[in-house]
Amino acid sequence: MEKTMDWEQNTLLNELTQGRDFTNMLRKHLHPSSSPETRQVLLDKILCSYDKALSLLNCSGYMVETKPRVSTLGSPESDASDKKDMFKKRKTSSGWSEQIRVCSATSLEGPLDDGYCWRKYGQKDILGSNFPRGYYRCTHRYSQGCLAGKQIQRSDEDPTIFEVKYRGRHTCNQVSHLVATPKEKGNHYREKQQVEEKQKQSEEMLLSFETELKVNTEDLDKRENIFPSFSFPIESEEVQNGLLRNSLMKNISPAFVSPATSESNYFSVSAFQMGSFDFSQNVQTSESELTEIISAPASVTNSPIVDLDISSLEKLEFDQSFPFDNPEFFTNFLQ
DNA sequence: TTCATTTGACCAGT
DNA sequence: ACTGGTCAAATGAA
Repeated sequence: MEKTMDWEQNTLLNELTQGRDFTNMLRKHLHPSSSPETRQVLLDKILCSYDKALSLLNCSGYMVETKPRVSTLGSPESDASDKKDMFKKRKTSSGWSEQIRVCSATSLEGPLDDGYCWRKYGQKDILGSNFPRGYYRCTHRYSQGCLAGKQIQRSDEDPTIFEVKYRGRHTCNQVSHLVATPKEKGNHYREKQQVEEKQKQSEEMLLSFETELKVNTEDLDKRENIFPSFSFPIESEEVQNGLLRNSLMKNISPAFVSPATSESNYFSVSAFQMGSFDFSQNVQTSESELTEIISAPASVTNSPIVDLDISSLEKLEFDQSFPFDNPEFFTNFLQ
């Protein structure tokens, strides 16, 4: 525990130091002869350092005001006490997100891959539950200071369903897991080709996903806790008019096209695989809290028609460089 | 040899 | 005292 605290403080210190260094560099580049791109990059890095530092503090249970605070005059004593309280022991069992229920198509295997690399650090029998709860943290916790974590527990009512809770945000570089997942170690060239191929398929699927998805923004806001960077920035007329959709339907199996029910609180998303993790989902909002249900009917995921493995989709989801805002992407795609 | 998982022990909160 | 969350040594897999 002490070790963890030291590590967190070191990481925090590193982030802040890095931020200061980048700020200094930015100051040097304020000269008009310096390129705006460089300034932008430095600015991004500074913001990234701030984000990570704040995330470290928040995820560690230290309440951090994100709004700038006007310093009060006088009372240095109170400042000192604030500092003292700042690193008090975190509360346990706080900060876990709402539960997600994941149905594994292979039933006996767990919901293995949600796109991130997780490392199991514990398992616990839970009172009143038939199945133990597994505790996972991001693989990049120590290498990149990513404090995201999750719990997985098999449901009592339906053992094929896994209840997953997430905590914290991923601040790690998500590209790294794209290249170096355990499955993909080894033949790099071939794997790279496969990844590229899958990525191409994923782009198609993602568009299908977008066209099928009818969700109000409130739901999206809530889901941000779990998949923080998950968004669909496209709002093109082509999509709305169904042109893009029709185009997509030529290439994509009808099995992916499930009707979205607009009148209920459910929305349905076409079934597809995310690696070994079946990620078709039905999402339902309850009165008190948002409960997310992610389920994958085996009949669909095991369909011989639907044999697309788009394990790299999650990579796209979090890839900010994905050319949503590039009209050429869609033009090329439609041809 | 390295890295991930397992599992009993430990700790903090209630 | 009980429980959930985490640690870390032991173990296993690649």
